[in-house]
Amino acid sequence: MTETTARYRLDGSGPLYRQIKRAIAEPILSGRYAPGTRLPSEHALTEMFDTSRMTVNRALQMLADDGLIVRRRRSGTFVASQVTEHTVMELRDVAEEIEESGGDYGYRLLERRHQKADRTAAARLGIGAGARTVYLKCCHLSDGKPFVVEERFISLSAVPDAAGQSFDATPPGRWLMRNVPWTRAKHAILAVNAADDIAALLDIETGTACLQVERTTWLADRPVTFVVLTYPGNSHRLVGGFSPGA
Amino acid sequence: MTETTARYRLDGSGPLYRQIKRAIAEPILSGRYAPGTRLPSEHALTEMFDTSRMTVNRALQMLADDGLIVRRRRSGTFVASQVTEHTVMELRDVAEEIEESGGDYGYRLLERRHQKADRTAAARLGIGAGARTVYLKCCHLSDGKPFVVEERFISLSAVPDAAGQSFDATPPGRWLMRNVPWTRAKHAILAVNAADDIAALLDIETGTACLQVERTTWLADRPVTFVVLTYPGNSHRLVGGFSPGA
DNA sequence: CAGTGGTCTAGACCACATC
DNA sequence: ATGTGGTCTAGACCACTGG
Repeated sequence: MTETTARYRLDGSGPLYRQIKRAIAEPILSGRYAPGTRLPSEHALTEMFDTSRMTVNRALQMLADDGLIVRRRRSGTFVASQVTEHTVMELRDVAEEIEESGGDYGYRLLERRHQKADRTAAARLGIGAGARTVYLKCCHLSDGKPFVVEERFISLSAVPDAAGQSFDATPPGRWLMRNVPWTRAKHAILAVNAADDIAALLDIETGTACLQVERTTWLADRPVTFVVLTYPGNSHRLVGGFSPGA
Repeated sequence: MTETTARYRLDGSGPLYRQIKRAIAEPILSGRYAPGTRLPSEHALTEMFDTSRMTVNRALQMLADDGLIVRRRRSGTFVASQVTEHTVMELRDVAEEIEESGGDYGYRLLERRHQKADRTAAARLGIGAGARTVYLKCCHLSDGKPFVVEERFISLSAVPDAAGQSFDATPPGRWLMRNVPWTRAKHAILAVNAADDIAALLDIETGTACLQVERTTWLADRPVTFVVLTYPGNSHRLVGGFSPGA
């Protein structure tokens, strides 16, 4: 693998660690360094920028978080092979999302029953297909009109208290947030044509493109809940951003 | 606003700054601290955890990045009001995405012309509706079958070299990556029903739900490019994760 | 003015992976 | 064995802003 023969330049604006981050990111983002190219060591960068190692380290840590570089002990720091572009999407709580957009929040519980996890839920939760869960189906309303349909499984082995909750006034997402800690979440976003039942609930035509957000939540390594939110596609848009150069 | 009367507990596993991060995150994630609750100052936490300020600071910076807390000088550190759940999605380069999934990558340029930005592109790029751009429409193939349709505007004021590129063999995304640096990107994800032309190109039925990923890229504050990728919805899924408790 | 977070320093010891 | 990044320390000065 090649090595950089870098001559980094600072732009003198903002904190030093950000200047260093930008200086190192620029040739990577413009494609001048092939993936796998080795960057100078922290020690070398410390001398090049005439600063302390902690400051260099902070810049490199941020670049590693952003996926632009990979760091390996003893071996060094390298330009990441996949320039996977990350983006950070904000997934707000549904109620807050509605209220922030000026709507009046409403909630309707449609179904609630104890049920063994179906195949999809079991796969997402990483539990056996027969594991005991509470299944919930509900609709969130904005100004009285359907906004999003929620279908959820809550693992009873992780959250036994869910068995005693009716959820007829409190949305399950909110109840979980206030009662159950979690440490890790995974999301998937996909597009589906609205099936008859979803279309009826959302008051749209069957077949309308809908955005589905799936989320699975864990506490340590115990799966807590799996939820699918279905939004009418024409009315919803997830946004995010990414600024490795900042 | 209330103050915490916290008694944080470390779990003794992993780096200290991660232990501190988890210790502070846990009561926030489980909803025990109302939004706006003030956390102890860095100095106080330094004493509580019997460590140095840099270590506490690192944990707090990470929590702020994750959106769990808000930090204000002179005022203090507070539990964030919206527990907006972030998620980090990886948006790979299309060619790498296809090759990684084992497919054989192909590319077909469908249209290329100089064109003033239309209303959507102008709005996304933040430039006047008449600004000069190159408009491109192309299709990326996996094993010879259509995988995703790309429509793109490249700002000629930011990337004059694009005028001289034919793009008939090199996908514009790859060319841009290798030739034009960027510092900031914004993304939007939505669901649409396939229009006739898109359906024909993707070899799906008109009306099939498709996932659209919009991306706008800037270099400093100059808009570089705006692209819309349209994936057949049933075959594509964006995934991401979030682990504030790690 | 004084307390807060923002940044930075010049060291240190350690774990780890390659040599 | 040695060089790399991973972490940590015990200070420091500064910028900002609420009281």
